[in-house]
Amino acid sequence: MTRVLIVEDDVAFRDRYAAILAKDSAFDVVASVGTGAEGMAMLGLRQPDVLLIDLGLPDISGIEVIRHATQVLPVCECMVVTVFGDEEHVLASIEAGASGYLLKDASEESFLSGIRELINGGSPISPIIARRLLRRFQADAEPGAAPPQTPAAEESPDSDVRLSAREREILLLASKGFNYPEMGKLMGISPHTVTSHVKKIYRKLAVHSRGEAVFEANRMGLIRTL
Amino acid sequence: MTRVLIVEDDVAFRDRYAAILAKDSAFDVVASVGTGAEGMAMLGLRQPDVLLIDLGLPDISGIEVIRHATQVLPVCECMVVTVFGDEEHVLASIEAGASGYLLKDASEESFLSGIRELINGGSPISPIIARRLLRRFQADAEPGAAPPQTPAAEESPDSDVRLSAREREILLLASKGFNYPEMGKLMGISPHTVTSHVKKIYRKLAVHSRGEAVFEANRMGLIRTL
DNA sequence: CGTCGTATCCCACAAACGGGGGATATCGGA
DNA sequence: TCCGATATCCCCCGTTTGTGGGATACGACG
Repeated sequence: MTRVLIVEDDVAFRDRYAAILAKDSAFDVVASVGTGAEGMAMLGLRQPDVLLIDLGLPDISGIEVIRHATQVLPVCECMVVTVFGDEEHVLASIEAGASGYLLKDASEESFLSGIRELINGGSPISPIIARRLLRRFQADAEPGAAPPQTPAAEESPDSDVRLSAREREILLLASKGFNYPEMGKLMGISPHTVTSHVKKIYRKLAVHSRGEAVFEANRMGLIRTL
Repeated sequence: MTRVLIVEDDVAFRDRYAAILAKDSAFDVVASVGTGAEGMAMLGLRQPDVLLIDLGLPDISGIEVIRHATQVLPVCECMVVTVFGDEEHVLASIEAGASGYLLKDASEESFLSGIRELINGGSPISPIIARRLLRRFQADAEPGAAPPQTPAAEESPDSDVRLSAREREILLLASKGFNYPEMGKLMGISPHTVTSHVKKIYRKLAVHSRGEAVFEANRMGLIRTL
């Protein structure tokens, strides 16, 4: 019987996890709490085999809980279940000792199979998360000349994403709320052409919507906020 | 139509992959060869979107093929399908440019869904492989202290626009490309409620689309780029 | 006590978007 | 000179968005 501790501030999600786990008699939810402090207390008291941890807790970061767990209860496997898919959160969690990283929109099946993988020594990770990890890994390994820990901070378009002038132009217009016909008129081209450019932009940025495109472009420094 | 190149010396496996892919009309196996040399030749000739590559080839290592592929055909996603799950092979493959890494005992479904994930920008990785990667990450991260945490730069929204916590939350999800149903699920509320919030956000920011909203929110410092 | 702001839920529908094809033309570098 | 990248144009189709309504509940604040 695998003992599971749930640390998640959203009661609905907490209950959902518990309900899913209840369907499998192999799991036993030994505690289900909503704060990091309670979670750390339960780690010692209930000694779970698996820790389901949300990152956005009200009191302290889930990262801290993970770090604490790996120290006081090394046998416990930490599975992050969160809405944050960005590199920062992923890396911080893993460095803190997390062994699994699922997004909250995971299906019930992938959720259960994920936990089973975890206790079997695997690391279930959403493919989109995995891609970010791999990129980071490649970035660390590739540049032989690059120092291992350059705190150069900004100015690094994390990948070699290069947009053409036309593409940047369209991205900027999109960020200002223009639709296809409007952009076409402004640029003197067909709206169809605009869609073509947008499609290519999406592929280059690996996104699937305007909001995401603008966000990523901003993050990568491809467009200026002016 | 996704063009797939198979490089695998075992004829049985080669045929199995081809058979599986044939079941989905979205895939087109443009070539299926048994040596690294042939594989590299086919990369240029057939220009596949996906490279299914075995590591244990008779002539050269699959690693070399991957390295070659990422250089001469960067748009091609490399998926390693092998029996080798050890750290050395995994790391070498990823550093060479692989984006996916499945073990040969993967089921037909996970095989297909893996390739789909791959072309959609994800990185399907067997959980057991992922675990090895994570361990490596943790090993790399341990030596240094814990630098990357809480930048804690407090910005003031230059204008008087104030969003509620709920609204910021939604804006952040929108900036990551989630749609209404997804956001609703993640937040445990109805998609209708999400649209209500979005409408108010738009009014507050005086915008009329996601791209514009993300752009403005970014400019105003309402959401962090992380 | 009333009212405002926030959060929640629901309906309906035109417009826009996202993604899948495919086609032609130009231009610069290999 | 041929090929790749860019830019241009077009079609189709299902999904999503944006926006107009309207409704309930609850805490805050004057």
